[in-house]
Amino acid sequence: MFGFNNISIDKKSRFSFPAKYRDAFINSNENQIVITKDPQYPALKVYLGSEWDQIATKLSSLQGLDPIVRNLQWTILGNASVCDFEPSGRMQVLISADLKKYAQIEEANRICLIGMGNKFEIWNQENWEQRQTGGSLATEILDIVLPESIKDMSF
Amino acid sequence: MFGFNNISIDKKSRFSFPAKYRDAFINSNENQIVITKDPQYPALKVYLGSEWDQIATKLSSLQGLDPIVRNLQWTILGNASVCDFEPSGRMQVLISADLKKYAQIEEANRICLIGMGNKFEIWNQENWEQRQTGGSLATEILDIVLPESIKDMSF
DNA sequence: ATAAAAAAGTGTTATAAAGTGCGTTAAAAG
DNA sequence: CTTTTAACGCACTTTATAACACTTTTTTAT
Repeated sequence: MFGFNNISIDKKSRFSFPAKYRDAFINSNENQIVITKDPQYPALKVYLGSEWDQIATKLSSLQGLDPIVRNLQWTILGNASVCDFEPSGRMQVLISADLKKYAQIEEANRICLIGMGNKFEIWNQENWEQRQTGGSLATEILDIVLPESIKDMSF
Repeated sequence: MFGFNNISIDKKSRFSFPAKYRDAFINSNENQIVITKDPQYPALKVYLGSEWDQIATKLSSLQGLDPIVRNLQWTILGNASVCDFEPSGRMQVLISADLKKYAQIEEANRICLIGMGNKFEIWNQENWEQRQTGGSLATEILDIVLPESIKDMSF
């Protein structure tokens, strides 16, 4: 599931996945979607249920006394919103007020939904454009020094 | 599959592969084509489905907390458009508005399709000519310093 | 504590825009 | 001249989204 999509959010903060992804969702037999915070950028990550289970299991088993690990656990696990999801239906998902705020899409009625293979990212349009054209975002955290336990994980 | 082709895009932004490539497509048994951004030039890359699967698998498994890797993932994976493709039919493919914009072929009704063996490139005609005659393009990004994890990949 | 009101969440429908398929015409090749 | 290929135009289908209606939950007031 790849590619860029500029889509709308309705007044109740719902968006629908573009129809082109329907077959992939049906084939992967998913009925849950998890949205959470991106640990580096003001953006959201969207995982399929099975993918999420793996990440959550791995991440929650790590040594929480390491402050970087603890932070990642807080950010990723502590903000996850699990949504029931019908691949054969409307493929609609609600974004919570907190997550909207984090991704700075509070008043916007459009978002960028970026398909990255087995996951998606959700961006406020201006932030996405800035990022793509090389501008830097104030809230970035780029100088993380990763502990060994995380180096082989991909979020 | 090699060579230069100047071909048309119709009002709905579709182009057809020249008939000379039909046998090669049939032999390679492909039924999907993927178009995405070229990470260095204002041009598009066109991959066969199987070739794409390899690139995408490799690239999405890399550590996304590294900002250079993340950028490549965004550019290549996040802009990929997967198209169903019938080698025995019209071999028509749609180019999305975003990709057209990136390759600066928004209003153009002609493009250059360059066969590079197992992939193609799509260029705006003026950009292609400039490049061939040695001129440099404003949007080029040539000073990327690649992390080790990517050095052995070819896009 | 209860009822009313407001807000939040869920679902349906209608319509315009985007995408697809296919026949016809025009151009190029053999 | 015949055959193949490329380009164009039209009709049909699918998709996205805004508007509306209904249900559930939360808040507020009595």
